[in-house]
Amino acid sequence: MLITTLHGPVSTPVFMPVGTAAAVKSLSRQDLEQVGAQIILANNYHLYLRPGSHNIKRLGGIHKFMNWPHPILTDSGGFQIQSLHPKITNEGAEFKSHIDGSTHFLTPETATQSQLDIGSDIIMAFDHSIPKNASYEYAKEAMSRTHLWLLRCIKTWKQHTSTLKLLHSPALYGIIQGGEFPDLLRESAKFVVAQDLPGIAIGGAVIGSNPRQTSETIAAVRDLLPKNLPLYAMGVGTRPSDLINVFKAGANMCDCVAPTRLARAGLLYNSESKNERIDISKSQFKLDQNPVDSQCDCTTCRDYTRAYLHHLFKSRELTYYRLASIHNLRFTFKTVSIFTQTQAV
RNA sequence: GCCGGGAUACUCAAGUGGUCUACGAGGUCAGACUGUAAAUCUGAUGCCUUCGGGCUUCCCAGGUUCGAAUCCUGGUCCCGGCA
Repeated sequence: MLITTLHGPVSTPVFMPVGTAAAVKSLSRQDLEQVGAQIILANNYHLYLRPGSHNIKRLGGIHKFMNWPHPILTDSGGFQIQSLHPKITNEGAEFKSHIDGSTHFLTPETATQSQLDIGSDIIMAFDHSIPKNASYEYAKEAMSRTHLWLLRCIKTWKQHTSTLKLLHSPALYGIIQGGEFPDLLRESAKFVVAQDLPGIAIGGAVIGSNPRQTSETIAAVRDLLPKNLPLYAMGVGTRPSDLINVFKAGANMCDCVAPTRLARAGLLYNSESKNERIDISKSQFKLDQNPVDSQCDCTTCRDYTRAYLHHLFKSRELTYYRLASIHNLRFTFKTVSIFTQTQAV
């Protein structure tokens, strides 16, 4: 599948590196292009607080701001606000900034407008993400609220797009929320599909937590979703194999902080290890002259040894974070492309 | 040789009569990581344990005391100053 965006096409299945604050931590644009990133994710909540969506707009939009001329998807911030003990009503979510403690109120309208200001290619609906072990009642309420909010997101989005040519408008994706309950998931899927949006996402804690539950959740709704629309599984990809599973289950897009975050914590993807990774902090690598992964074609594996990366990690040298992130992302993209090739055959 | 200061766990270092297996930091080991409040966070770090607890530590040897890392005596080593 090819997804067209204002900043070029995205071929699926696609993994999107997370660049929350308009930066994929430690990596430059060139690094990202080299490892094979087509599209990156940025976060509305973080950018709304700092530097402020209106300021990004004034500076010419996020692509110009961060010098990334390729597609960008922004998350609405619904997921982030969940961790800030928000007061959620049907009107919106009140929460305190993690930066200065100031009180903010985000609504479907303002969250959508903020993403439009940022200049994202794909904007996500403002949703009420259902946490782990949520009761049926909680899940149902959050689902209904997510639906209500979706209609308001669409209204704001359409007001914006009507003033422009449709071709120059960002896409809006609706989000399915149903927790672990198949009937809610299906109800939510039907509702979101009925809105006739350019893309559909599935979110909540049931997605991404463990591969089996993720696959089962997607399987519960896949038959209801149009085959010609992208399905984005939010937050999937802790391990490279998770990507394969989620794509096999029928998703076309996913994102996860794991490749970059785990890299910074010392965990580097490796095709021959259990858990699909090695912990470079272990002293067993102190004198190991092998590359991180013998099959990997990334610049880190081509040019540096495990011993050196072990040393950099232990010394907290800034170079480590970049080299490690390059490896994990390249490994991730390589995993996706190998999967894509086997599917084509 | 004299005067003064010091010796605490893997390292640095706090503690100057009981609440001390001994603050804190680093190191080491283990664990966590989902639409990034994350170059972060958690736990362990004298020995043994039936997880109740038991035993042994603060340079060494004595001593005072109900009780000592802490006070006293002697010793060993290190640092500064003067010879």
